[in-house]
Amino acid sequence: MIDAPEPGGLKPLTSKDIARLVGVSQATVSNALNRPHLVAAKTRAKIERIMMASGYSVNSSARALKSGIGHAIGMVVLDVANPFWGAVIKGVEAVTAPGLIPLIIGSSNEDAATERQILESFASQGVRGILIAPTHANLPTLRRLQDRGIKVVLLDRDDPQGEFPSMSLDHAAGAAIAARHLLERGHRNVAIVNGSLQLSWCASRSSGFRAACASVAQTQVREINMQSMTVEEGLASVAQLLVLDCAPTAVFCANDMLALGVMKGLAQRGIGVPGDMSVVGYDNAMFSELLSPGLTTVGQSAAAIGRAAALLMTRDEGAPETLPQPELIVRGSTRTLPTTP
Amino acid sequence: MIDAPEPGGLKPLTSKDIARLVGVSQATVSNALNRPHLVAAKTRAKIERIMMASGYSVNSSARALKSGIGHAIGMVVLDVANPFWGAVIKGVEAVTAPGLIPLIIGSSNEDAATERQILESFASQGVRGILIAPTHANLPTLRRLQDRGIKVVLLDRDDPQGEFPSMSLDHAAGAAIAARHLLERGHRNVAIVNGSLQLSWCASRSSGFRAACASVAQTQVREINMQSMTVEEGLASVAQLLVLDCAPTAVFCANDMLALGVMKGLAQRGIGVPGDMSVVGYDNAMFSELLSPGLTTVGQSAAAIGRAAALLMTRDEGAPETLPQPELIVRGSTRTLPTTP
DNA sequence: CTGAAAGCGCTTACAG
DNA sequence: CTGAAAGCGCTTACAG
Repeated sequence: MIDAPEPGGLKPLTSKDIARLVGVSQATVSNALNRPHLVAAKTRAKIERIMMASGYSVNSSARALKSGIGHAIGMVVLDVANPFWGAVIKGVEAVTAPGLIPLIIGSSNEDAATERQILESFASQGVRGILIAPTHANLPTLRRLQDRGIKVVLLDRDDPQGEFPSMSLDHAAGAAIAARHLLERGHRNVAIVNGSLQLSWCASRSSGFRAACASVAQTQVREINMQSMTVEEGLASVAQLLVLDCAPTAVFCANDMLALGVMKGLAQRGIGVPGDMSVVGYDNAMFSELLSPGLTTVGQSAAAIGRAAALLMTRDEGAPETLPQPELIVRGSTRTLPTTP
Repeated sequence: MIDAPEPGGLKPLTSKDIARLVGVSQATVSNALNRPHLVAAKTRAKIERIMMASGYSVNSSARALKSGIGHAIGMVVLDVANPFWGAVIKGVEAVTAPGLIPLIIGSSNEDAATERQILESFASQGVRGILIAPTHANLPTLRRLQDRGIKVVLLDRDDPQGEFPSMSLDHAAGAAIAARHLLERGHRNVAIVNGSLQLSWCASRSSGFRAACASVAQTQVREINMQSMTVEEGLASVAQLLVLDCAPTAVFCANDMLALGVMKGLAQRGIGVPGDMSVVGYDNAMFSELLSPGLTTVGQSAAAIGRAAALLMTRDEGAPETLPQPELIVRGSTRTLPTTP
């Protein structure tokens, strides 16, 4: 016997060990794993049995090194604590079959530098593809990774030159619906609570909202940009909201997490929703229906976004997926302003 | 020249290329990266400059293969769409510094077979460690991986023989507090809506709740076990809840997602909370405060759990972390039953 | 259908 | 402080 047991941990079995155990060559073991049709059924059965019994698992570092490319895909989400992103991940997993194609998740917390670190880490781990909701700042990095043969798919159509496979998420249209809803209800002084305009999602939601407001005379829009789109930041934004020179009667939050934070902050100060302030969110997160009051929000299907992205990743040629359009879900958090004579 | 540019993608630079560009050996490049004190400052500076300029990134497959072990850690969560788990992940990231130690997330959806697939995938990717809230079914698999030198830390103390580093999460105590709250308010017929008892978290919450109820005469407890602890399953559980022979006046849900689903289901049927049914959750998720009515729930700090787990993973010798005890947060979803004469 | 051999990119003693 | 050489575990032509 050659192998003596290591102190504090057996050395994992290699394909060489399996080969020796079965009495075939290492190449045959590898073939049984990767091109089973090349191996006699009987030999294959024997190899599989021994593999099972010994608990062998292929060393995918070696596999990736040899074959040039790993099989994992990396996904950068803006915020793991936001259930919207959780639902997007589930949509991706629905097509990648969990455990078959490993999905590596990185949470950027909407920070461009963190995002870049995650991308570099993905690259050095040899991922086959990257799924990302892009920050403008890292487009060059993504270009470089794509040149290296990593498939990059954008969870948005924010790609001026059409360099990347991407999908149209019509944030501008969604935000415009929200704006029109508020305008119809008589609001003329409105605020936007948003994340960073570096993010394509935030920028589109802002511009869509503003464009819709611009068509109605006498409408004032102010925007507050927070570092990230979390409940905490939403809560913190209320202090700024209340000292805005336009004295807003309504606030459009770029996602439901911000909206939740805003509602908490308003409640803490005894400001009634929708009596004193109307609130609109975006995403239709799973909790929005049961908030008090129910949150009026723009719904888009997170799972559909995830599925579409995974499909773009998996399929070689893919027409951009058609996704359900965002739609307004009216609940109790918005009210019609009494007309002042 | 040996290298011709590949069709459709430059070949990534290797440390050999960097060495040639700088005019040193490959070993020196490697040393500059991994043991910089061994390299002259001037040489190192030159190497670093060229690396930057050329966008080199180390091939971590090769690194992992050579050095025997990867540096990523894998984490299995029960449900990515549950913001509680998102918060746990954030707690882990707070100590692993995102991008430095890659964190691979797998979502088991509380299915033991999926969990095993994820674990195998982690193993073959050569993770250095695994963070997991254990299913009884996969304890043997975890044992095998630990024998292979992978550090396994359990997000619970469900480890009869103390084989794994773990942390005490006192689910039984938390559930008992919820039970006592209900008992004090006069409830004697109560239901538990839970996940699978294969999960240590669910099993402890069930037994803690039952034990507390057992101390009060005439108390009937019924339990409904759903496939997973999601809003959808909570919603679905209501049908079963309403035909229970004990006609419960209160329901304890093993997490806030289930509770949210139960509240949705009750609302759909016009059953008032807490008028017709009291509801208690577990986790104090970020949305629970603003539900209508506010959800009475057992709070535990997700971020603290994540941090403690990451610390156990990172530190060589680690006494089990002391975590904040779960505590009851009373809100509007529970009421005192009028005493029937 | 099976095996011997080369090589993926890196790190690590070891010699200088 | 620097370099030549071996080898991690795997896959892949190629020969038989």
